[in-house]
Parts: sequence; structure tokens; C-alpha cells
Amino acid sequence: MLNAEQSLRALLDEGTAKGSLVPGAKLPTERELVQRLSAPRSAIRRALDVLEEEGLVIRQVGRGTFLSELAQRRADAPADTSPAEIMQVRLVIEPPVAALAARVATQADLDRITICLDSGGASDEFEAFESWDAKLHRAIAEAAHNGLLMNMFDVMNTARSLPVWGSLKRRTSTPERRRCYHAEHTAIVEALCDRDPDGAEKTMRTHLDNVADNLLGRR
Amino acid sequence: MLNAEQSLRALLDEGTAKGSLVPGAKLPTERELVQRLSAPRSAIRRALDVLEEEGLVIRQVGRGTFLSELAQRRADAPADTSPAEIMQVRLVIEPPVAALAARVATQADLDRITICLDSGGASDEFEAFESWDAKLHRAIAEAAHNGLLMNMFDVMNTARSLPVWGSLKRRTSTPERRRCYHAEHTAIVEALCDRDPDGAEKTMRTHLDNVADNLLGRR
DNA sequence: CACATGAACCAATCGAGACCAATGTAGTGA
DNA sequence: TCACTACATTGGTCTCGATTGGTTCATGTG
Repeated sequence: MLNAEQSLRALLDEGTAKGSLVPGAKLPTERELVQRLSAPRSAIRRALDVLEEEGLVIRQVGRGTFLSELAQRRADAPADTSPAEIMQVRLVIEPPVAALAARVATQADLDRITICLDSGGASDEFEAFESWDAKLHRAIAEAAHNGLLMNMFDVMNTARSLPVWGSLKRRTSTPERRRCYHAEHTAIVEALCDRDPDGAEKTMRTHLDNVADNLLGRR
Repeated sequence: MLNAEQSLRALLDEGTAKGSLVPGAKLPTERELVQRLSAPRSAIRRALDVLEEEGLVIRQVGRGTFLSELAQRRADAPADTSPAEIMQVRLVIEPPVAALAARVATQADLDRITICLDSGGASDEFEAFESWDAKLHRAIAEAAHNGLLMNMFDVMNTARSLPVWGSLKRRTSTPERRRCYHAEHTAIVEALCDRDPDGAEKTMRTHLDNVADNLLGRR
């Protein structure tokens, strides 16, 4: 369950990305947002307070709430860890980590990984699939049995929880692509279960290349 | 018959495994747990006290009890990051980063790197050489121009500043080995200046293998 | 007596709605 | 056409009741 602020940010990201929300554009009224996000007005107002504090929106009594100039700049210059950066890091880290995991994973690790794989395969909806996808990649990293590595992996994943990342994935995700990802996941997990480091590294790299292509457009 | 704390832990484990309890998620109110676990509220509160003491949950009057960020990573013990772990991570990360840097480094990056290399070559003493060594590796990572990567690199380096690491290096460092390292550094920087990704990756891997051998004994 | 139990109470927070003041808009009349 | 009025809309504020973690205390229970 998302809180009001996250929902609101997602809404704004979507609007700016779609181009319907240019600087100065009028946002829905608070009472309208209450219905759209089915959240109490107090929560909506708290979320807007934060956005106003950040300078993203401007509020005027009797007129409404409007996007500021900053909002646009932030949208097309997400300097703060862009999805491209994240995918670059994932491509650097995850393939060798998968190879390492293939060497040192325990049966319990493989069981956990398989559970994530199967649950992801059984998930039709975006949110559920994304959740299991993240869990699967994390479980593979855990199987490498290196605490420092997990620490760094989590640093990467906190960046991955930024709103821009979520809306980007939501925009580019389709049932067909999810099926494709699941097939790739299956290949990775098979390589892990076969204790095949090279195979694990290669299939992971192929998968992430595919994800990067889908997320960022053909490079 | 289980006591309240055990039941509560079982409940949380189930929730985290099922994926419904992510960090920050709100868990049932104390009065609800009283019914669910059919235990007196005092016992529930005592169990929650322990969980709060462990940093697994956060309680707020009027709001509720929430899972903390730590809740997820309590499974894999914090692991006091051994030098072996650090070298494993460096071997995973630094070679591909060097390859990336070879592609995207600017001349200014290469200049900074060269300064570090030369200063290290001119350092006879352990402390100075170590300092320039660390600066060189960081400068190479900086040349990859990826903020998130630098973030993770710094996570790695904070682990590297642990006392055990320092004393290990001091014990195993000799003038001869430092000369050897400097030769390897030179090879890496040459590959970077030649814009040779494969060469940079290979020389970096060779170097780190050598460092790992010296630090940890022949593997 | 020592400890657990259950109930009542406290303080912080939240949610729903009423109300206020600023603003915008439609209608009216000269 | 233009000034004026009445009404609707909108962000800001306030209050009241419900919820929730924290605390106290009488009552069992061994």
C-alpha cells in the first residue's frame, strides 16, 4: 500500500513525462485528489506541503495548486542517479555476482531463489511481478554470501526506489515483456542450480541488457 | 504452547517471506495482536519491546508500529566484513569499472589519475604509498562518471578503513611489493590512456588478484 | 509476597467535516 | 460597455471523535 505522498509523486511524474503537465499547469484540486487517490485530505495536504517545501508546486488560496518551473527541470534532468546510471551499475555488478553465487550458493539459497522465480512467474500484475523480480535479484546476491556485497546491493536498490524509476518501469512494462523476463530469470536460475558460473554470468548479462533496452530504449 | 514473542516473530517472518511486509510497513495494532495471538496485551508489549530494542520495529504513539529498514537484512548477519570479503567485492567491481572508465574518461580524469600514479611511484614509505594507492583507485572509479557507482565505491572503502584491513596491509607490505604494485598501476593507467577497455579490465584484474594473493596468502 | 492479567485512562495522531478568506465567474442594470 | 453584486470554487484552519502506543492500578494467581 502506497501512502499519499508516493501516489502523488507518481501522478506528477506520469504527468510531466506524458507532457500534459508543463510548468505553470494547474494540478487537480485537493478535494479532487482526495477522490483520485482515495486518501484523506489531511494526507493529501501533508504531501503537498512537502512538494511545496521542495519548491515543486505553488499553492494559492482560491486559485489552486500549480507546477513550478523547477518541476520541469527536475523531470528532464534527473541528475540524481538516473535510471541509465542504475542500469549501468547493475550491468557491472550483477553478472559477476551471479557467477559467484553459482559457485557458493547453498541448497537453501537455491530454494529461496526458486520460490521468488516461481512466485514471479505466477504474478500477472505489474506490482506483484516487480516485487518478486526485486526479491529474486536480491536473493541471488544473497547467495553470494558476502555481507559487504549485500550492503552495496542495498545502496543500489535504494536508488532504485526513487519515483522516477517506478514510473519508468510502470510505463514500459507489458505482460509480454514480463513473460520474457520470467523466461530469462528461469535461464539464470537454471544456470545457478547447475553450478555453472559462466552460464549464470552470461544469462544475467543478457537479461539486464534486455531490461536496459526496454527501460531506456535501444541504446 | 508458544509464548507471545515467539508467535509474534513467526508472524513477522511469515509476513516478510510472503512479501506483504516490506520495510516501513505498518503491522497490526497491539489490540489486534491481542486477538490474533490470543495473548495478553502486556505480553504483546513485552515482545514488541524486545523487537524495538533489536531495532526491528519502530513504535509511534497515535500512529502504530512499523517495520524498520533493518528488518529485511537481519537475516544475513551484519558480517564484520573480512578482508577476504572486501577483496572479493573489489575483484567483482573494479575491473569492469576500469573498462567503463577507459571508455568515458575525460582528459582531466586521466590527468588526475596520472598524478596519483606518479605520486605513488615517488612514495617510498608505506603510509604515503597506501594513501596514493587508494586515491588512484578512487580516481579511476570517478572517471566512470557514475554517481551511484561512486556511492557504492565509498561504501566499499568505508569497510576498507577498518582496523583489521590496515594492520593486514602493514604486515604484508614490502618495498618490493610496492614496486610491483606500481608497475601494475602503470599498466592499468596506460590502458586507460589508450582507451583500451579490455586491457584496463584485464590489468586491473591481474593487479587485484596479486593484491589478494599478497594479503590473504596464496588462494 | 511477587508477578501476571485485564481494564481504565492518558497523550499523540489521524480522519472527516464544517467553516473561513481569497479568488474566479456569471448575471444584472444603467 | 462597464461597474457591481451574488454565488461557486479553492486553499487554509479549526474542531470533534476515533484510533493507537504508553501508563497506572486493582485483581487474581502461584
